[in-house]
Amino acid sequence: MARGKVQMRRIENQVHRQVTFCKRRSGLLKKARELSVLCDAEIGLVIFSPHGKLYELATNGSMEGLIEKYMKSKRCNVVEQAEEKQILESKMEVNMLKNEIDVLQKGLRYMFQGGAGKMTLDELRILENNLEVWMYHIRSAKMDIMSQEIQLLKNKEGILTAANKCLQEQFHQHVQMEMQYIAAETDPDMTNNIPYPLTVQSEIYQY
Amino acid sequence: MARGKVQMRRIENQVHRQVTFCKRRSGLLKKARELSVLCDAEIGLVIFSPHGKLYELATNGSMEGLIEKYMKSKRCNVVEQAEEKQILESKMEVNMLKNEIDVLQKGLRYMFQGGAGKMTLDELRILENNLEVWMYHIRSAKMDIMSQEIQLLKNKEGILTAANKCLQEQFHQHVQMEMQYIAAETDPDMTNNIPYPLTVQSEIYQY
DNA sequence: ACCTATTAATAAAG
DNA sequence: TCTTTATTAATAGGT
Repeated sequence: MARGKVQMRRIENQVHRQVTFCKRRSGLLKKARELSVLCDAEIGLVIFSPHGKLYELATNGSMEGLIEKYMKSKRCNVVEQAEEKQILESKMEVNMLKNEIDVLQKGLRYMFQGGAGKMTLDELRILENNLEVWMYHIRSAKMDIMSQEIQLLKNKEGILTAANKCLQEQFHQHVQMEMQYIAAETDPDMTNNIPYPLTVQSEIYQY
Repeated sequence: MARGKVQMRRIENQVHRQVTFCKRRSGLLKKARELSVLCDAEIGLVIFSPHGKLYELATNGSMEGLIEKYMKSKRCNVVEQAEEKQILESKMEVNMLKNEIDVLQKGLRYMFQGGAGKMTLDELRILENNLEVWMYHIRSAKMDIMSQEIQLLKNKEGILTAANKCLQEQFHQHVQMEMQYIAAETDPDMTNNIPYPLTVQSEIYQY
């Protein structure tokens, strides 16, 4: 605009280019401000020099806000929304997993320390799903061991009962022998004086 | 720049303002392009009309890229970085929790289905920490129940043993009585003919 | 950074 | 909205 037209192409002379950049840059910023003031427009302007230095103008508030407005105006905020969605989903997943673990711990306390029912129905449902399989395996393992002991004791019971029966029979035999060989000198009701019951019912363990 | 200076304030006349906006807007965009071309600068320009309509210019590629470059140039990407960090942390937390649950499940299979040792040392360590508490409670509960049954059976054993002893004593008494009252007609070794042992050792369950 | 000749932008009107 | 035109604003090249 002065002393000869300029060709609209990159200025090769390094010094000229730098000077022109400086002048036109300030001119551009000025015109941007003027447009903003005169016409009540909101303007954002960023200029990177060839060397990467940043010059900027945001007529209303901050560049951040302007960029956000720009994003909203176009649909580039899709990216941002996706990110936020991702964060939200991650947080929800974390919370769900934490909750599940919490429920498991709480449930174990509840079931095995006799804690009063402080669990919600949902918590109990989650707990049930998780514990079902686990408990099965734990039960199996414990049962295997305990059953062996119980079987052993029952065997003992059988043996002792049989021994008792044998002794009783022998006792009766001898009582009868006594009664045959001796007159009425001995007590005929002695057979009823056995001081303990000869059979005991199991009340807890049912097969 | 023509027919009288303009006051640098908002143009009140609605029509004038609109016209000026149109003219100066195109002028601004032109000057921005010129600066970009002449001086090899990268320029981003967004203009919102008073009614919110968007006009934009990004001399290099897209506005997205320019905004990103702007973010990087300043440190506004702190926000973005924080968000990414958050996402990353959330994902890591999720993975850790999932892993923990995985280990628990795997460990239970390993312990109760006799699976060969496919677990790593770390997995076993985590499992150990988790199962220690849980197993304690499970064991307590099971032991309570089983111990009751075993105690009951042992009581039975005691009762039967006592009954046996009683019967044996009575048997011996009668044998002696027989021997006193009768000569040698009866078998003197009959006491040794009990067909079962009278005591049984427990081999599995130890208190 | 300043000067200034010269060009570019544009306000007002059509 | 486009053109014209008078006038101002911007600025290239030199200092």
